[in-house]
Amino acid sequence: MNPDHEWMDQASTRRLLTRPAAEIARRLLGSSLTSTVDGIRVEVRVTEVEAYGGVGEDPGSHAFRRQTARNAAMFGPPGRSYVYFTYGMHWCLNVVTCPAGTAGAILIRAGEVVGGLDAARGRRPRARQDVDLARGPARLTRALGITGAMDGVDLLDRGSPVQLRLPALPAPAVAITGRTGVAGPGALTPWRFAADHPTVSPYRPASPRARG
DNA sequence: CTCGAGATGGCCT
DNA sequence: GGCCATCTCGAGT
Repeated sequence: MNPDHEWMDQASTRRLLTRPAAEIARRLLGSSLTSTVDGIRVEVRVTEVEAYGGVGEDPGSHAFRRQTARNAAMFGPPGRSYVYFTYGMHWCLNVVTCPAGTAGAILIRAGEVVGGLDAARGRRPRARQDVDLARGPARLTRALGITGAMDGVDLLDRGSPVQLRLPALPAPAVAITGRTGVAGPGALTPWRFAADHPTVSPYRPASPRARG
């Protein structure tokens, strides 16, 4: 997907993570996400992301109302992880954006496993094809072995169990739509960004709940 | 391909 | 008590 890669340095990455959400989200496509869990390394190339805003500005965001114990990482410095538990069984990974004290995050929705294939397959035995290993936010964390224990880690630190490197150049083709799991106000905000790649989930806008 | 429902538990009102 | 930033399987078109 991104031949002959050059990666952004850490200082430039931190600076970029304080830019407007749409710009960050677009630049995250093609990123390298690496986990080292139990000494096993798995690497994913990011193909799909969604942006989420801060207090009072994005009804679809966990931070919309105020800071709580769960969303605390969203209010921390940029470049950290925000990992949350949902539907009673799934973990999802975000990259924290915005300066500390201001909430913002980008949900990593999908990627292509480019390293540690055997480990990823072992963690995702139900996946029929390799493109399905990290196709979806909870599938991606499962393939990488990411859990709530990694909430709040610095993704730009070489010592972290989960690490992120942004591509020096933006991905070429990017589809921009409304966010997948978001209903109600904010559903139409064009904050989902996807590369042209088979690991990207088919876009399904959240449907309003059926009435009586 | 699409649709619907069950799993399963924490968070927030 | 209601609502999830989801995934999987089975059945239908």
